Amino acid sequence: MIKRGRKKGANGEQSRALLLFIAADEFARKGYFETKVSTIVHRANLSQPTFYLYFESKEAIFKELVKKFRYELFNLTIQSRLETGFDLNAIPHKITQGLAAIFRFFAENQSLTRIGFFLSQEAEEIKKQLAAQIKENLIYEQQNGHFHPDANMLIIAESLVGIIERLTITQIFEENIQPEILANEIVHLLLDGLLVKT
Amino acid sequence: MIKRGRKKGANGEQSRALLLFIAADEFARKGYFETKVSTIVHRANLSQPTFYLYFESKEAIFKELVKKFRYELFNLTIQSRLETGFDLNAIPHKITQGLAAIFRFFAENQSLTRIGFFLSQEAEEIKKQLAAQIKENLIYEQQNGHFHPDANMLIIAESLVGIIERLTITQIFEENIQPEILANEIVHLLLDGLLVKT
Amino acid sequence: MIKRGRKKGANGEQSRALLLFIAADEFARKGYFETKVSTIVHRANLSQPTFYLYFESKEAIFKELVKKFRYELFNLTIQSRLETGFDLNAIPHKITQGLAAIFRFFAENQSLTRIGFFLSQEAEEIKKQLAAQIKENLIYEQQNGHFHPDANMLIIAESLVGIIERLTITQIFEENIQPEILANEIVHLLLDGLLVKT
Amino acid sequence: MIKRGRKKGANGEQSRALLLFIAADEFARKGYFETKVSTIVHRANLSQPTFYLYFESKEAIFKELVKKFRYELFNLTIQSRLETGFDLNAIPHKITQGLAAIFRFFAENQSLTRIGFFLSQEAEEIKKQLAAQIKENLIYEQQNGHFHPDANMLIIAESLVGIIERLTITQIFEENIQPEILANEIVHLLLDGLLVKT
DNA sequence: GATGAATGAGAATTCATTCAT
DNA sequence: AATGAATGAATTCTCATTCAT
Repeated sequence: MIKRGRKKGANGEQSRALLLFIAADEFARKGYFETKVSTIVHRANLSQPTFYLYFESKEAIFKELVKKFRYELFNLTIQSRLETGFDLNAIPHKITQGLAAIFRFFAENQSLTRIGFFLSQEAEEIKKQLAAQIKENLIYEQQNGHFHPDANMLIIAESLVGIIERLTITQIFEENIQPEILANEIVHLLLDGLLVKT
Repeated sequence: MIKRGRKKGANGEQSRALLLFIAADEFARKGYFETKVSTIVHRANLSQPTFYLYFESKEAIFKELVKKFRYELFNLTIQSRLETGFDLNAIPHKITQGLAAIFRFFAENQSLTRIGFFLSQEAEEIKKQLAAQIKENLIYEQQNGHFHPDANMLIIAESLVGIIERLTITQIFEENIQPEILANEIVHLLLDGLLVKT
Repeated sequence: MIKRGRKKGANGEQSRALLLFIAADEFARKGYFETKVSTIVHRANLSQPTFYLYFESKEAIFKELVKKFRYELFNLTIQSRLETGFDLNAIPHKITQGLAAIFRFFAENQSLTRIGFFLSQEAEEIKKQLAAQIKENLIYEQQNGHFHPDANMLIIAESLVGIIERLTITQIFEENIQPEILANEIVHLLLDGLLVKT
Repeated sequence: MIKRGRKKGANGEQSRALLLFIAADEFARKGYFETKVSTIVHRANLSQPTFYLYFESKEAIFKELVKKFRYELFNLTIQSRLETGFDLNAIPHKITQGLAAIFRFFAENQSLTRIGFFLSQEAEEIKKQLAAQIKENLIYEQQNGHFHPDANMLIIAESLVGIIERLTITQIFEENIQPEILANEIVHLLLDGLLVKT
């Protein structure tokens, strides 16, 4: 029988992680304001003070989740860059790979993605950063003569972010399609366009 | 002497419209939960009970704004369809016009757009509807042989919605670029793609 | 029968004053921390939100009371100064009057005095101010040759404040003795001393 | 390897004394309610349960400190009485010595004095006791014809306590003046008065 | 048409205190 | 002798909403 003051086998790190996990789920599902600390701790079978043992405040735990998302997304894109190959014909493939990686990451981290990429105030900033990075890459290829010289790369980069955003929600989260296939489709669209060439 | 209980020259419709206008601004700026009824009425120089004279609840006024957005957006797209010409060469132009119209509408109704297209719970549904409609149009053209026969029109329609979404925020709301030019850029990208054709 | 939303004959100023009055009583009796907003509103037959309708916070209402005390005490001492007569023989009498006025004020404003003069953080500052003022007066008389030239007026002024403080609690608040008589006794002691002159 | 559950070189009495010391400092500095058990143990590099190993509760440790103050102050005054000489001319000197002893004690035990003489609920009682004792002494001298026969010794005793109280805070704690000199000044004032004798 | 005055219901947060080890 | 982990019980404060006039 479990008595007060101590959960049998209780372990701090574990409780913290559990709270973090449940909080992510709650935030993702209901948004910041409709997520109640009371619900989180209830689901974790803990009491409210315990929550404050591990997190400064409701805002703090939310921010921690956003930070985590940012950090992991950042790692992902860094890594993507390092994998750069040298085969020029591989450009589309490379882009596809990068996109697919993002989709995979989003798919595997739905709650976190919802929080960091859609709910948080920093979402806008994060997207802006992502767009800036994509733009750099696009301009690089453009200067190498692979892309139309008069395409507005800012617009295109932002468009790609919009595409990612929307398809993440409608396809990835819904598991309607596999990340790689989706990435491929998009790259094809953006590179070749819709028109039938004559 | 001013009679109690009646603002000089006060007029019901006017008060209602004022509240609606301020509410739209507040919601757009701060989101649903951080918008306070007290702030709205304060800005309108009215009292809280007056608010409830015209609206059932905070949620009701929000929903009314969403509804308004939906209605006007619907009208716009209906009209867009009606303007359909028959000149086949005009397809790109027609699409551009439709897009530009949406951007113009969003630009002219920022608060409403933020509420209906980004903040509301129905936003998802609205976007889905928009995507569905776009998809119809695309498939029509595809069947007429103007677009690649194996392009996944669902994905492309959703992508276009994502593009609209993102560019509305980064370009239209910021007034960085004119609706028509932006629409043109996008259509060009989607139809022709990025690659330099040899 | 009284229903929700409106107290019969309710009047804002009245409610505010009532809360202020009860709060003063509670603070005086139990100190800042053991005074609960819930108790105050309960005694006032009002609800907690009503409290926040009139006061920013528990701290705010406390500060308001301290301010009130300070303000009224300040007025009192100002007035005391203006009543200065010119009859030199009247010095002891004048001092006695001033003291008596303070005692009377404290007697008539027990709660406020307890709050401002004893409980508040500003109490120390208020006493310091009072001492400084007394010191000025004493030095003036000293320079006119009425008091011992080598008496340390800072010490004496502080002593007088200490005397006031203590006798307020043990005599004035307990209503053991009349302000005027008490003042007289003190002045006599301080001017003539205890020793029997031979 | 350090055994769990035991600080190297830890010693019960030592930990207890440390907690007591830090608690005294905290209470003196911040008052009862703003002193947190968590802060005390943190400063002592101990855990909360350890606190409860040595003290029943927060209130208990506070009371213990008050008791300690009372006890030591009591010892002091007892001793003062025992040192009574027989030289009648020495009365002022004797009083001065007693006062100086109190001031010295307060100076050397600031935290304890703040707690017992100013913060605690018993402070009032302690002062009352001190006043009663002083009153006895004064009456004794009065009956021996050394003091004015119609001086109200209750008032004078309370006044002296007030003087002690105030000067302890403004002079002794601030180390503005030496206990002996301060005591001398006060005795001089009370015995001889301020007026220039003609 | 309008409001002064008021509140029910809840939310986050704090802190002294306690077990099991 | 000591503590990691946890909590009961408050407490302040907020906000949408409602009467009576």
